[in-house]
Amino acid sequence: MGRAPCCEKIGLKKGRWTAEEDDILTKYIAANGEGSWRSLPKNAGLLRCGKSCRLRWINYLRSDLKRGNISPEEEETIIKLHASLGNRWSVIAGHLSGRTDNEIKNYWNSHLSRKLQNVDPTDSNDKPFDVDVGNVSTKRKGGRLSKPARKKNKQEGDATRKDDKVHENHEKSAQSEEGEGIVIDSDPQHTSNVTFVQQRQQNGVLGGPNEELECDLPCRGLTMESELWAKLDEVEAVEPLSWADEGSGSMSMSSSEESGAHAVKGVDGEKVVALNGREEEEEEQKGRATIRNEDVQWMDWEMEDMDFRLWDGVNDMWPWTWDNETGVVVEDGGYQLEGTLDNWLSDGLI
DNA sequence: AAGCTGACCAACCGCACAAAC
DNA sequence: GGTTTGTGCGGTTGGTCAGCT
Repeated sequence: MGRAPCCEKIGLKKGRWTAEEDDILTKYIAANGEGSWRSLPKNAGLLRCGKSCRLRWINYLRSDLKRGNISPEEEETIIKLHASLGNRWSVIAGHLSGRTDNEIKNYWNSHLSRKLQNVDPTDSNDKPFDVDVGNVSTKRKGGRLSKPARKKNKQEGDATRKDDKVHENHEKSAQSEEGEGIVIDSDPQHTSNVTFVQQRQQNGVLGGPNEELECDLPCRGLTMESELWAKLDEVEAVEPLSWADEGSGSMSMSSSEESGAHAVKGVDGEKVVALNGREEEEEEQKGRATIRNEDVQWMDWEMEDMDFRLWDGVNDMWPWTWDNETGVVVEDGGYQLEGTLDNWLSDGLI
């Protein structure tokens, strides 16, 4: 059975909201509160769909919204959260005060995804944020450059620019948007996850929901998840794997209880690797990585569990910081733990 | 100056899910 | 248990703006 339309669409207005409509909606909600979106347009006297009213209120009219450019700090947070959570914009927005999912989604699609795409991790000479990398054969015919590209043009000295006022405004705009908060690190030693993703793509095994890890480009501070992916990669080197259910796009992993084996499973239950305790010890003696149960348990592709573990009880927006030398530094209220991911997991603090 | 083009972003659309009936 | 309703989410669209030729 199909869902009924959210409202009777005939005769309803679409497109941009006028100031008058905004005023009506704002006053109505101030008097009657949020909710009952389906009946709201009729009661308020708006020729709009209820969903449209809800969207307008949530994204633009709420008093607690923060307008203006995304700060460098916010941008860095978005990148980190997206690396862990994927396109779960509402969850990401929940950790950015005053920002909406729509705003973050738009910002990601128009700014960040392109920025990250244009960083070639294998080329340390590549300039981050350089637009049109890889399109050298296609001569640009027109159109507005992205803000980073305009900044770059400015830095290279555009003697032909005629309008100094516009030029100055663009410089200000670019500076305010980019600031110094986000550091794109072109150092190859910090690009293991990128390499890993590329390898997985080449091997045709990128089928899990963390294809979004592609965006986990060499920003300083790899996520825990990418670290775990790297561990998986090492295990694959020990025993080549193929994910159990590539086609579904919903491959998951779980630990096996049988015989104390440590296993990775696909959604259809097919075991793709299993190491019992002895094998694990042997592999570790050979200096090879293995996956332990606690590691596997922690890998929750649905991310719900991860959300709780990361955020529950932690008021700070991002509960840890990374140190490239020592590993992860965790700060969570009463304790501080320094050490590697292994320490963190085995100490059971997550 | 005009047309073309890409960037940006507000808004729409369809789907999923939970609650109510 | 099946259906309806309300709400939220993420993907996509299309209008507007501004730089380029």
